[in-house]
Parts: sequence; structure tokens; C-alpha cells
Amino acid sequence: MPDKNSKTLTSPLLADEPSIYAQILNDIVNATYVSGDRLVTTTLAKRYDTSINPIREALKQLQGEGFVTVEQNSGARVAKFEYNTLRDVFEILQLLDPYLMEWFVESRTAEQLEALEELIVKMEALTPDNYEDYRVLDMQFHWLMYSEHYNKNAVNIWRKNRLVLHAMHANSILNYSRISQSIKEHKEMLTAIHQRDVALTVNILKSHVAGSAQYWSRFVK
Amino acid sequence: MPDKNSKTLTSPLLADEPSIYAQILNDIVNATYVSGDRLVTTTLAKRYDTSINPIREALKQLQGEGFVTVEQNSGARVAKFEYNTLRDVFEILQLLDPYLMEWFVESRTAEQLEALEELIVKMEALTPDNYEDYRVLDMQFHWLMYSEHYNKNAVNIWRKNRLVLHAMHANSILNYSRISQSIKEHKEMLTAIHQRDVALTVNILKSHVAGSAQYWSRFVK
DNA sequence: TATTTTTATATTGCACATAATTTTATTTAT
DNA sequence: ATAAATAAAATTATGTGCAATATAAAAATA
Repeated sequence: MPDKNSKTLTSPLLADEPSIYAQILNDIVNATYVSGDRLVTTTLAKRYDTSINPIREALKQLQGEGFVTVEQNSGARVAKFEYNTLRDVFEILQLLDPYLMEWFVESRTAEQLEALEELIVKMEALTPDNYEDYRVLDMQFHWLMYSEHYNKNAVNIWRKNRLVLHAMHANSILNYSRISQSIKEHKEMLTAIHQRDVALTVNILKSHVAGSAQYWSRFVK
Repeated sequence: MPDKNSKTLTSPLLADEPSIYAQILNDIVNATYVSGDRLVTTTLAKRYDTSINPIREALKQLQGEGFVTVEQNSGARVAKFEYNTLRDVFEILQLLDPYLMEWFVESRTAEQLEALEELIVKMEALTPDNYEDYRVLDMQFHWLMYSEHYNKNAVNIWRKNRLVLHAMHANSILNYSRISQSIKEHKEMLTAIHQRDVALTVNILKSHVAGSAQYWSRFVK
């Protein structure tokens, strides 16, 4: 079932409930529909086996979340994701990641540290034929640290920006050089978290995000 | 027309187009509906002189933006705004305000500085019987600085959080002590902006936001 | 090839039927 | 007699189909 695999890809950040809304969001994030694509209600209604009203409502919700744009009398489209979007997203992540991380370093439990260790082991076990899975592991790594943060508003903003990021290069696979560099940074972070060293952790995290920004900016426009 | 006045109150952050969505948002921000209130489609349809479908879509959009929560088969409510919300909002503003300000200090024009001066003059001209207007002027002051920022995503997050803040105490009026302190901080900020001193401006801004957080936290729960 | 006209398609607002929930009324038990 | 539990009624949410209007696509004309 190769289709189900691609659905698992971003699972930590996507709802598993199969609402119309969740399905459309999933299809945007996994680039079934890409930036600028028209989202015709009648077509979507057939695709998701429902009538146009639930589709309209899902699109309105997605509009509110910024994944979809709607023009009067002209319908909905996947939001425009371009070079500036990438810059904007990373500048927000550059603010939010340290903020969310700070609290994690102070509140992390032994179980969470173990789970992070496990994820790093999985990352290091990757071979060229499943490099595509690295991004899921990376997502899981950060999601594990942030998802329990008390500021759900901030977590949600972070999540939305990561999803946009994913939508922008859903079909790209990281190269070996980037993966090994990224794993190295994760390990350094984990060591710093172990030591409860907030300043050091945040420093590593900032350059980690910056590195990611630099990597992805090559692919867009 | 006292009703129109209350609409002007937060005008810089609210759309002037009278869409159903904009009207409901306006009524949430100005506390016509308050935290937790049920938003019954049929009732709203009568109130805004339309059918339930446009209402449903507006509510879904507001759900996507975080102003409304929806429970399956039970309908929509104004989102829960409580003590923790205030903390969460201010922690996000504490990140975004400096970020947005930084670029403004570097890019501000002479006309913008003049406009800010004018707003401060208006602030200082306030008398006890129109202290309620201070918050509009405060909004305008910050909106003038941030609204042109290249990162529209960030601007929008800032705007949403400020609107939530407004919704939480739409009927409160600042006391003299807080107003004069706030004006003082605005003046200091403007001086620092004049000098293109980013670090100083951001420092003043941070304590300005912190002061606001401290002030409002007394009123909630 | 560019422009206009015609045709087809989609969006929008509406009314209705069904299913779920909330409210009110009634009954039962303490 | 009062409170809790249950049953009935009213209300509301959800999904569907259908006109009217506007937009997009296709065909025809210059």
C-alpha cells in the first residue's frame, strides 16, 4: 500500500481523523495539489465522496489557516508558496523554535530523552534507499519536544509553518551531506538538553534552523 | 450613531468590507459575543440578514483563525479566552513585536515618523472623558509600524493575537497611570527609532509589552 | 494570431430533510 | 417536597439538491 505510506509521512503533524478538512490538508501538504492549483468544489466533492457544502466549509477553514486562498466568485486555490514564503516561514521558525525549546529543556522527562535517543538511532540506521524517511524522523524529533508545550497557540503556529514548509518540497529527498549534518546537530542538541543547558541548546537549534533554511532555499524559484 | 463608533474602535486591524465573516469577527472582538458564547447559525443568519450557509462558512473561517471553536454536531462557540490565553498571547507578542520592529527601525521613512509623532500628540491630548480612545491610538501606533512589514504571515499572527487581546477586555478602559506610562514609553521608542537605534528600540518595546501584559493580567480570571 | 461571441462550468445563496443535541417536561426515588 | 433520573418536545447541525449569477473555456470571427 504505497498510498498509505505517503500519508504516514507527516503523520505527527496531521490529524488521523479522516474528516474532509483533514483529507484536503493532507493532500495539500503532500503536494497532491500544489501552490496555485484550483480547488473546484464539485470536483473535490466527487473525489472525497460528499456534497459541495462540506467541501466549501473545509476550504473556508483552510483559508482561515492560510493554506488556501479564496477569490470572490472565482473559488479557492492552494495558497501561493514561493521564495518569499520560505523566507517568511523560516524567520517565524527562527523565533518559535527557540521559544518552544526553552521550556522543553527545563521540563523534559527521562522518557522523552529516551524517545529522542531512539529517533536518532533510527536516523543513523537510514540507508540511501529510505532517505525519504528522514524528514518524518526530523518532524517527529521536533514534535516530540514541542507538542506538549503549554502555549498551544504557539505550537499551532509552529505546526502550520512546518506544514507549509513540507508542502513546498513534498517530493524532494534530502541528500546524504545534509542528512548527516542534520543528524550531527540533533545529537549535539540532545547532549545539551541532557545537561539542561538552555543557552547552548538554543544556540545549536538556531544554527540547525538556519542550516535548514539555507538548504531548502536552493530548491525554490 | 454610537454603534458605528464602537466599530471604529479597532478599525486598523479589522476589515472595512462588510462581509459576514468581517461582521462576526468584529462582534467577537468588540465583545458582542464573548468567550464561550454559542454561535447558533439560524440566529446569526437572522441577525446578519442572510441564510445559514454563508454563516456556516464564516464560522469555519473563524475556526481556522482560532476565534471560534466547533464541536461535532454541537455547533460553534466563541473560543475560550482565559488567563492562560493572556499569557500565551503575550509570550507570542514578546517574540513578534521585536521582530517586526527591527525591520521598521531600519526602513522607516520621514513620513512614517511624522505620523507617529501625530499619534503621540493625539495621545497626550486625551482627557478623562475619552480615555477609551487610547487603545485605538495605541493600536494605530503599532499597526503603522508593522503593517508594511514584508513578512505578511508574521504581521497576520501579530494582528490575530492583538485582536484576541482586545476581545478579552473590550469593555475595559485604561486608567490614567497606565496611559501616561504607556505614552512615555511610546515617546522613548520614537526617539530611539529616530536615532535608528535598533537595540535600544527593541529594549524599550520589550518592557512596553511586558508592562501591558502585567496591566491586563489583573483583569482576567 | 488576436478579439469577440458563445457555450459550458463553477460559485453562491437558499430551502429542505434527516439526525443529533439541547431544552423542557414528566416521572421516580429519597 | 426536593433532587435526580428519565422521557418527550423543540431546537439545531449537517448533508443534499437546486436555481441564479458570475466566471472560465471554447468556438467563431476579424
